[in-house]
Amino acid sequence: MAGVDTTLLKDLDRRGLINQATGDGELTEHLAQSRTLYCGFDPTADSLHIGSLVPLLTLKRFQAAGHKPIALVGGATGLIGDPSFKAQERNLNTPEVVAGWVDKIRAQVSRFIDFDCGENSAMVVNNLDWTKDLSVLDFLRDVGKHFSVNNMVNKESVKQRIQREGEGISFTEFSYMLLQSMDFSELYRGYDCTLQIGGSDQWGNITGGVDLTRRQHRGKVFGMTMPLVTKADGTKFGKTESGTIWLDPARTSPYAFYQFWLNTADADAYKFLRYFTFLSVDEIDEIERADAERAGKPEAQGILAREVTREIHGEEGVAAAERISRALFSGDSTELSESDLEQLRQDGLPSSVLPADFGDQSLIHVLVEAGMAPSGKPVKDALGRNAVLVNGQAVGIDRNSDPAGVFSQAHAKCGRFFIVRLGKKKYHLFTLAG
RNA sequence: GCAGGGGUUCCCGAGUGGCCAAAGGGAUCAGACUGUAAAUCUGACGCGCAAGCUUCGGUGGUUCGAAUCCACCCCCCUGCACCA
Repeated sequence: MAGVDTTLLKDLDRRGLINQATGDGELTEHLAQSRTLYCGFDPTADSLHIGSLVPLLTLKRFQAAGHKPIALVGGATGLIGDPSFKAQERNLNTPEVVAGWVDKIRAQVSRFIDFDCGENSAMVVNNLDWTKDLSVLDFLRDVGKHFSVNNMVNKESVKQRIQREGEGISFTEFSYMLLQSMDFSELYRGYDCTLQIGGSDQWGNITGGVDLTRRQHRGKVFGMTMPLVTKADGTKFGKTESGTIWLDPARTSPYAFYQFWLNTADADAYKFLRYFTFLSVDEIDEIERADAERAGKPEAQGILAREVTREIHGEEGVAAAERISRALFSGDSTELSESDLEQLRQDGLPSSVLPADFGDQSLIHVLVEAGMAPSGKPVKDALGRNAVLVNGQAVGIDRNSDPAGVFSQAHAKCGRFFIVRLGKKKYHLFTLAG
């Protein structure tokens, strides 16, 4: 890796990825040579979700530009819980649980950055390593002494917890900032790490670390935040009716992941291309221009879905997702061959095996059991509106008490498959037992 | 500790004895329209195919009948006091 790409910050800026940075513009100069930077990821579940994608990809952008990235997994901070902009105190997870999550997150994070590229190879660290044996008294004397409570109370990130009615903040969560600040200081000391990046909600924690590093080591370090991802319609990014979009394929299949991005609103598509893909800003501008000229269905979402899915699930994931999408949405799902159907199942289309005997189960019950809806109400509504299709045939509410008839072998595709569509986009593949 | 204000269905927020499964808004789901968009319109939105069943911080009580009244308890907020 020869040299450093000095246009990095400019590119990040063009992508809209810079929210705030410390140092009055000195950061550009600082990054003129290869530096070490870090970003933290707290284990709050056994997988990251797409909320962590911007920081993760930004870390990767820095590495591509010649800097050395450290991914910090918060084995310690995950035990405490970050209060930043959280409306309420959270429950603590047990050390065993968090330790298990740390392993998962470490593996996940590791796939994004390159550990074998010479000088600027990546590293993964765990902040539990330098906190687990630290004594309370040492902590209070060496770290706590550098923080002003007056200052901390005024942080925007905890203000609502301190001022707002109905919710308070425990000392535990209030101390979170000290732990994270200590991370930065430690990484500066141990690895000459001079930049921390994170989401905009991390600004307070990051500046805390910048200050602590200066006070403990007289070190000059920098912080930079990326914007919170927002959607043009104001709803929360990263959620769908079926919940959070996870990076773990076991939680969110590549197909569902791909569909999530494909359903991006026009108003967000180009912004997301800049945030989440490695296409150059010029290329993205060109896509936007072409879409505007053409009128009709834009190409942006398709490109976005393909690029991001490839980033997370690889070429195979994209291929699987596109196979399913094509089969279900463009064309004739009635023409699928037996091996096509088998492929859909392997590609991750939600599927289940029908019971040999339905007993007195209703059709609604069967679909709910399969996870197509959280309760019977929406299914009933859909049945009443001809919005349930079994192998392309609309099924009405009158068939509700006759699942055996609906799913009879005579009507099955290739003798055993049923593609059930509920609404416009929810598909499920049923197979007959045996 | 004292005084005052609160805890309602995913969220916000009405509701102060029956007309309440509980207004309104948001989110969400389905239909029409479309581009597997957006906007708009329509319907649904505690659970149940249904009959019906279970809810309004908790527990008891008053009443033919309670989210609404009473008692006690739990939790949150505000002020004062105590402590310092």
